[in-house]
Amino acid sequence: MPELPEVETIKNELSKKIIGKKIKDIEIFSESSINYKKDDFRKIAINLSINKIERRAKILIVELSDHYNFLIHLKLTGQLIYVEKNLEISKKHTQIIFHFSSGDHLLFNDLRKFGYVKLLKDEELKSYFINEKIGVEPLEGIFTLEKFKELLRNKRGKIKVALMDQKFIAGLGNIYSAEVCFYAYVNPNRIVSSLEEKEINLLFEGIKKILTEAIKYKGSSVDTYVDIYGEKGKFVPLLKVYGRKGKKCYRCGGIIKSISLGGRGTYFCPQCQK
DNA sequence: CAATCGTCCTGCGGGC
DNA sequence: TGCCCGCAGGACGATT
Repeated sequence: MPELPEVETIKNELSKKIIGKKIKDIEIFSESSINYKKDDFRKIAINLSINKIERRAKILIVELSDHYNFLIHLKLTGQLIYVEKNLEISKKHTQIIFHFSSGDHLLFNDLRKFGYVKLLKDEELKSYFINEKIGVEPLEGIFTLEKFKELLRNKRGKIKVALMDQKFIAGLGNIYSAEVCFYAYVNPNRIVSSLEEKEINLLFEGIKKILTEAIKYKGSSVDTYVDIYGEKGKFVPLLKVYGRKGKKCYRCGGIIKSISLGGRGTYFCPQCQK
């Protein structure tokens, strides 16, 4: 499941490959993955070219010519796969194929079909982000310790649920929010208002460090995540709690436990996360 | 008002 | 071995 580090990786790699290229044709196999009727989507997007690629939360924004944009969410099993010209296209759960004039291709694969590629005009994109009220970008300068404290003061409920809330902080999902709690020695069940100053400091530090490190390793390949070359991310071996149910805690030797929290599988060490 | 549930979808693992 | 059942999960809307 692509979270901030995975989407950031895709953004970086894709920027090197498709900026300046023109969309020559689009094949659409799943109409539920787009926000128009198949033919209308094609009619609008064909002949547009790629100007720039940005990321906001876990969303990829591909800025096109003519004041259009693709807004892409990979959700759980979405993949963007870049195929160099003259190479064979191997389709696996492929919902959309973008063919560029250069002869290269971009595949949008999605096993569970929760993801989407929406075609939005500039003003629709703008109002989309106003309406969705997406939270602060954790790796940007605006996200300071003071800002984090202020956000926490106004937040109720459990810390891990809060970290996963996209309207609170953008981009943390199930994997990294569990890792951040572990980093800070904080039990994911803890109520936000009960957190002590030093725990808040560690949570803040953990968010910055873990996300930065995960980007360096091109993300975590849990589920079906791969980068645009089909390569797996290399961060999974560096995960401290996620997916380690029943195994020994690297830090204290306790047994990692898995519980359901906010409807999500949540991993933590009951011995050192208090 | 926080917490939980249903929805979308499909592969996979457990049970028998 | 093979079939069936149910679970997982991001985000959103509805309900408790």
